[in-house]
Amino acid sequence: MEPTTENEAELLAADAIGDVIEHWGFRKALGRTWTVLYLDGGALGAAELGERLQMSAGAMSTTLTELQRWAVVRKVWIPGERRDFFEAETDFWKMISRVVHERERFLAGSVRERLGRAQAVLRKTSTGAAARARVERLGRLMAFATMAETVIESFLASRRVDFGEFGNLLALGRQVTAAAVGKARKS
Amino acid sequence: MEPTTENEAELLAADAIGDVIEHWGFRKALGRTWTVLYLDGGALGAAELGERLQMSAGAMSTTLTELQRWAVVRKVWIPGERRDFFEAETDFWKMISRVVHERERFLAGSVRERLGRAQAVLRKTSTGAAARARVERLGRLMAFATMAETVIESFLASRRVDFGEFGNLLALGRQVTAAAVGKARKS
DNA sequence: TTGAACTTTCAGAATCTTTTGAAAGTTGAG
DNA sequence: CTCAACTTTCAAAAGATTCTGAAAGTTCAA
Repeated sequence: MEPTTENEAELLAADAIGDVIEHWGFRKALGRTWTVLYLDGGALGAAELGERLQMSAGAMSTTLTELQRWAVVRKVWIPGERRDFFEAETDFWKMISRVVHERERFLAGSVRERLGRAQAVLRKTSTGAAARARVERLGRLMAFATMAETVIESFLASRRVDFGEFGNLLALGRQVTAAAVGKARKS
Repeated sequence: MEPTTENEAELLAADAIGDVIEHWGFRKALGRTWTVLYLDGGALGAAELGERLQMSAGAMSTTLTELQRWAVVRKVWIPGERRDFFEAETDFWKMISRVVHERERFLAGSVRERLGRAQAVLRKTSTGAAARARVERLGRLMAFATMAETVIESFLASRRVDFGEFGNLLALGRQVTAAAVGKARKS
């Protein structure tokens, strides 16, 4: 069935983006809500969003809170209005870098520490060639994690990359390269 | 509580990688299983994996099937042995590119088509400045999707990038840039 | 301070995902 | 062919996650 009204078209787009967002590990509702706000261009209230997207007030509330935590939607003050209004962040780069940054923090923090702990134990308790090889493979895994972190870091550091301007990609390429080579020299 | 035995250390590492993998939208079991195989270095049978990871035979079977679908683990034939053995793919680049590729296919296929359909409807049914602005925002969203696809494609095209050799990152940077600029000229 | 308008919270319902355990299926040696 | 060894499949259980609807909380105008 083809969408025929303006609202159905909006939902079609919202659901498409919702699926992308879900594919990357978030709730579909986040993508749907952001899309409606983005396409509208202006600021909308929670009730109106809930009606357009067929979501309950409760779901709307948690969704909007989470979107704000990701700095992907912000609350705007409309003078004379009692209720809260929300509008979409339109800077794609800001949104992506926020998400990538969050995931990198996770990698950097907990994971490397745990791998390191595992390696330390293996080093102590193990004897023989097989055990040594195991320690060394774990080391390679950690080296890869470090490498990935470096790539992500430089990606984030190139904060001025604007996906709308192709020219700047050049800068990204250079920065990633420079950072990675620099780090390699140190170790 | 600190791990003290070799096996506890193995589980510590496996759980860490399991969490990373879960963070990127897969089942934890996939990451845990791959890690045990990777650290072991050799080929292991399903029963042994299940025992080390405390997983049932059924879970082991589906997990190994899925890991093979992602080409991240492969079955190996051991002459004289009745049961199947499995070993880990150790090429990180192969694994990552496979996953990125899969996600790109999703973006390229369904999503752009749906956004386009929504835009077509909006174009027809809408009149007035606000409606025109909405169509144009949807256009910007689609342009971004195309851009993202291009970046991912060039990333994938630079198949020789080896995360273990920093030097090759230079090639990645160049290729991404070249591909993006080329595509921009065409449109 | 009160009441209306709105938002947040949260227990329970609904839904989706993953695991288990056992039955059914497959394979190869003898 | 038959049995034993192994693997896959699948229904039901367990476990997570997300949503609803209503109660509680907040805020502001009067």
